Amino acid sequence: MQDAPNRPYHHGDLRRAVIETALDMLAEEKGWQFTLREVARRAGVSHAAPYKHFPDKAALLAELAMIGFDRLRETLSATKSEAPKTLHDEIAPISRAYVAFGTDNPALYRLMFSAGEEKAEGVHLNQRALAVFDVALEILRRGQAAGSIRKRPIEGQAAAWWGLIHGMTMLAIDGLLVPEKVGSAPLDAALGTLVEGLANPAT
Amino acid sequence: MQDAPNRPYHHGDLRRAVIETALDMLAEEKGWQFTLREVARRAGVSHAAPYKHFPDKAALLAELAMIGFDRLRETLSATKSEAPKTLHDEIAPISRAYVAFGTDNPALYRLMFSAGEEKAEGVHLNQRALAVFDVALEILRRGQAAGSIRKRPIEGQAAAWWGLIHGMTMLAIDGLLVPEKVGSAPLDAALGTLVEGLANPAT
DNA sequence: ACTCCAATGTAGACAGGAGAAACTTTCGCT
DNA sequence: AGCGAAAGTTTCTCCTGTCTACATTGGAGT
Repeated sequence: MQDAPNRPYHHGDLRRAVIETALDMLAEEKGWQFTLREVARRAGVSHAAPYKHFPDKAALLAELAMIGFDRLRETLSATKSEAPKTLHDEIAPISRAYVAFGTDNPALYRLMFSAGEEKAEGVHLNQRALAVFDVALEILRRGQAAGSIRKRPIEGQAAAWWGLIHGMTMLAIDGLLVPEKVGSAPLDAALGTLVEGLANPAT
Repeated sequence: MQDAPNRPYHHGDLRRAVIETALDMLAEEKGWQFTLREVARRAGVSHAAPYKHFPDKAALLAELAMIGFDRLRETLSATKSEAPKTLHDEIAPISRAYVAFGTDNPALYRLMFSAGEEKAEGVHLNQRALAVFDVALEILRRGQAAGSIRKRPIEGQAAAWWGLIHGMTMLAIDGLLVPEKVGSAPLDAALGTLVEGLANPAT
């Protein structure tokens, strides 16, 4: 730890720094297989220092995943559909924002849905994930109240939205949406089909 | 390696045995984080023996993922919808079979969509994945030819199917389809919405 | 202002995994 | 029989996660 000879013994805000560094590394790589020691190295502290702030690596991963869910939720909440004349106008922007978040942060998005396997932390993690779902659920609920969405249970229809968007995001990250197989604009096509399925035929 | 004192020096079919053992371990655990050495131990060989058959761990993982895709494709191909009177009858069985495959083999299914990040093996892997997609694509194509599916590009509509089913499978594996949030039968609901979106309104 | 403690860092050790190298045993062929 | 290569084994190196013992220092209480 002799990089900056005049760096103080105590970092001051190592917890934050570790998280920042880890997020940076997630942004650089495709997989989330970074090592805790590398994070410590980049943060300029000893390899054991992070253990003063996280009980183990899984805890850091869980923390990162939670941050990811929070950011995604904020992103979706901040996405407002302007001039929502049709149901498609209502749903498409938030859906595109969701998929874009995933393709822009592939390693983080993957981690968000992989860190839950570990322990009881998965419960908290799932709460954050479901908070993301709530954003879409609320929009759809309003759409149904306005009469543009079918009168089926809105939870089930929202589940269809989440499944479709989550699935498309994952497939996109995995490079499986190749134009030869799936057409040139698979997300547009899928959104079109989804909207037809949600739309109230009575109107 | 003194378990069975009269075991021959050469295993005879270690490649197969390693794959079998790894698949067994995949079936036991939720994550796919098994160690190569543990596989070797279970197979009763030294920890270096598997390297005679796989260049590295990633190669074994890729092989397992390919097997997974092949099994899934076979499962779907073997799922025939009996008495397909409606479009729903046509699509629901294969969709349910897909999701069931995922929830029955969560670790394997996860691995299938995680092993591709590594190298150029991802290309072969994606081919196998797309072969799964082809099964559904063909069914939908026939449905469109029969007039029960909208006259939009079938690739895009098939993409919607894959996205939705893959997404629901992943969410189910992650335990995110909690009834309080998403209703008691989210897959049924999502399939209902999907079928409405695919169905040709002219008929 | 001074002291002392708990929080925060560091160094070092340990177990265990991936993978490479060098050696050994056997299989299959001639 | 004999030999080359395939398939296993042992051993070694490097690295990681995590634990323990020790060092430093900011800050609360006097």
